[in-house]
Amino acid sequence: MAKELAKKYDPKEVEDRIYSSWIEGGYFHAELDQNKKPYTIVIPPPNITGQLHMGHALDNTLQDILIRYRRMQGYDALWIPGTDHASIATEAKIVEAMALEGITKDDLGRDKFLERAWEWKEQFGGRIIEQLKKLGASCDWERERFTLDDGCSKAVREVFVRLYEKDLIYQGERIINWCPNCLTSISDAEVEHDEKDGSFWHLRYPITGTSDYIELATTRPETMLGDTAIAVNPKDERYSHLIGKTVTLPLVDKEIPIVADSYVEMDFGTGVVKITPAHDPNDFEVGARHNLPIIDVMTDDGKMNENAGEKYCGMDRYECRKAIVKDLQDGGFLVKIEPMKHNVGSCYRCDTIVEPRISKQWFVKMEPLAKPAIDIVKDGKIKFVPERFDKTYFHWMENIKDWCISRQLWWGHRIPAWYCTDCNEVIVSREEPTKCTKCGSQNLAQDPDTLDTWFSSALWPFSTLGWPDQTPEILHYYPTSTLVTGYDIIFFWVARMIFSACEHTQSQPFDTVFIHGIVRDSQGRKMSKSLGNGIDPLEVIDKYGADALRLSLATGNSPGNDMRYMDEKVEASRNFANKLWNAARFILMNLDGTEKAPHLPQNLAIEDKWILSKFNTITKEVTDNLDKFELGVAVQKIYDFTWDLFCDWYIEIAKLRLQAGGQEAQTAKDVLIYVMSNTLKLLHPFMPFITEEIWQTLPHDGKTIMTSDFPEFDKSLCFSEEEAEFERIMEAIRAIRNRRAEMNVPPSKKAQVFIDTPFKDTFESGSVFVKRLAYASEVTIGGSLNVDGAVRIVTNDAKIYIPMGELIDFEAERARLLKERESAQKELDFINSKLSNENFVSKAPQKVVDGQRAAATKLADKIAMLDESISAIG
RNA sequence: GGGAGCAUAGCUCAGCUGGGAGAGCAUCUGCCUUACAAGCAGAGGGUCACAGGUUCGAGCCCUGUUGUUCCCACCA
Repeated sequence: MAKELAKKYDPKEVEDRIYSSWIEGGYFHAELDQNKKPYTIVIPPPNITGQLHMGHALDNTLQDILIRYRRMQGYDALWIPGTDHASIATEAKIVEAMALEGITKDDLGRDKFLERAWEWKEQFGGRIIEQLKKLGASCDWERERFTLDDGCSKAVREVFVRLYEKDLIYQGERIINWCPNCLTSISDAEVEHDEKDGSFWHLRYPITGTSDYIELATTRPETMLGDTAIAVNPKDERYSHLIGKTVTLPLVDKEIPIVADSYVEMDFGTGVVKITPAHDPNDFEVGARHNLPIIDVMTDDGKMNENAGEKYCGMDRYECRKAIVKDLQDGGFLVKIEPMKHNVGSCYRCDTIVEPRISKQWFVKMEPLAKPAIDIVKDGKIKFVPERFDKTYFHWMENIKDWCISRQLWWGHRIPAWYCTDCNEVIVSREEPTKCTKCGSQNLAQDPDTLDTWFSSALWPFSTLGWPDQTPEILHYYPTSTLVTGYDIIFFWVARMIFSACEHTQSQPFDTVFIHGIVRDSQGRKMSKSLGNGIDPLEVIDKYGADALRLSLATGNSPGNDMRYMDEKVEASRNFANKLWNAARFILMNLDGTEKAPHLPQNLAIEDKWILSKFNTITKEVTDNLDKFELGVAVQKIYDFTWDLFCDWYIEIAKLRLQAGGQEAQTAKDVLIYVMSNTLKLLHPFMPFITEEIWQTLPHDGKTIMTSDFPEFDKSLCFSEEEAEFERIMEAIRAIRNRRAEMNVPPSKKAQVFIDTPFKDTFESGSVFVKRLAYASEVTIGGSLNVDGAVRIVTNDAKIYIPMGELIDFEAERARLLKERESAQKELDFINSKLSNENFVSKAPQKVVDGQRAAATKLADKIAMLDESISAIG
């Protein structure tokens, strides 16, 4: 006996053991090989604060499928793993932990804080990596990177300095998005806009020196404390007489001018806008045009500051809003409150409403960088899959604004800029300067800020390969091949990698961006912490196995589209794994342990040729699908082949020869082993664990399925004749089963079967199959049989008689045959109408026309046979 | 205000460059046929959102409509 397998597949028993064996074998490691074509993927680095969620599971399953596929195809396949330092998220986590101990960042100081952060990273930062391993990810762990490691930090400094030297990085006072909870600036991309119910407060400001008022409306009354003007449209005749006059700012009791600016829309609101240059990007610009003072009325944590006046100073911004509204009302300045929906921006990390705020920050000048990044996609050097996402990309790139990159955080890449405290010179340098380049002073202070996390992620495809050094890795593996990510981070990451690569490596960072959607819950809702509807992939793996989860994530969805997670789907995948397992058990049961590695025997029977030919066809199709990133379609084909063709037909039929023994059994075993192990190979990228486990127990060459050759289309395995012949038999079997099922005849009740057919040879050789699979006690083949008093079945190629004695209701039989005849006739008429259409015959492809002609002939034959049967039945 | 996706069986979704609709689950019927009941053999169920158009031929291409989801955008 050969090795035995347990009756049910138990992933828990298998997965960790297999994964360890892969690690021990070093199979994930890419040994740079100049003779092989490289295929490279860089992982979207998960945050060190992260826990594996379904999004990761999907993203990494797809990457693992691609990398395993290419590895088996003989590419020098490298999948670089790593993690992201996630400045805001990590810092928040540390601060939170410190708060429990009653200490703040400032208590600790920068160095001590960073020490603590690194400790945290060492302790917990690797957690998600371990979770990826549970999924089966075949990353080259020897090359694991971290966005804050020495190499990546070097790349970051290099890029910063280069951009600064090219004037593409500058420092400036601008309105930025400020998160009062994270206590840092964030970029435009990090602000999420939501339409919320708000109010439109109509206020009236007294016109100085008169008893008149001017009415305006605002959604944020508390900012009035920082108003330094009101503006009207220069063409607005209602107000033209007021331009140049002043109003008295209520509550503050300060005179501010009425200015004219075309930014103001005449038909919106009252056509009058209060101008708060410190708290609104538009107002800031209006302020700049009119030389208005800028008064920031808030603190870092979203409270009112001393500029807001004694009464409001220290109040939370929303508390202040209420107070202001009340005070305005009391003072007679509130005209009305109108309900209004408007867009509110909130921090994508903590959901706090961001405060637009004037601040001195570092920016990347985007326009010059965007141009080449647009061209490289337009030129087709980078392709989005699916293609439509290039529109998203172009739209963003073409309307891009400068990127605020400085963050008021400590955990991250510190900005390599130093200020001379004597002469205020700014020194940007790769190395820490010892003295001022202008005045020679040694009193230098480094900029306290760090860089946006995405600044380092933007360099990931090349910083992980050793850039800026010209390492062998970067020469061989770069540009990388496929980038796999969700559409939700095209702006954050993909776009920035593209322009960074164009600028710094004069190349695209990757050839293809393979975009997937979001995994939603079973009701189609986004999985989120607040809803508590998240599904933990590790729990799913624990219950159903990693292969089942992977198969579920890869099946039945198409690139770029969202999908729903459903237990039922994973169950179906688990069932498939079990099916595979049992097919293997069956084969092993029939082996004695002396069998050689998979090979094709000499005397192939018709059923062998049929299954080999089918296998060959799907090999080609699957390869094509994978090359086009149609992973779901590919795996569906393997699934169908395995279950429907191999298990339900071929194995059943192979039993005949296996039971007969001798040379025939040997041939059957050889083909079983051959098809099974090659099917496992096709399936391996999708279901790595079970395929490895089974492959190892079957006769095999080599140490692991992981590095075996991916099956290739083989012309010598096209047996179209045999395929067609075998399908005639299958049709007959199906027809008989069908009839029996309709008559509720149990399989145990065997019946004699007579087959009347012009394809005598085929059916003679196939009669054993009919006997076994169609529950026949005996099968008689003839060229012109006529059996009275039998159930009559007509296929395209045969008339079949089954004497069923008293079970037969001849009236019903007749009715059924007539019905069949009618539908066949209808079908034939339809085909004939096409064939008699001059345009169809002349314009449709020959192949299609021929196909229709063949179908017509078959139908005509079938109708003739039906007619005979009907008249015979009386 | 722009842009995109989706609308196919009761449910969840496939359907590649146009050649007469598929899967899983669910439902119904019959089977413990010694690999597998997480299984086997069958069955039912769809005007492919609607209206036009292109074509010999449209679920697929074009136009419009409706519903729905999402992204982008500084109308206070």
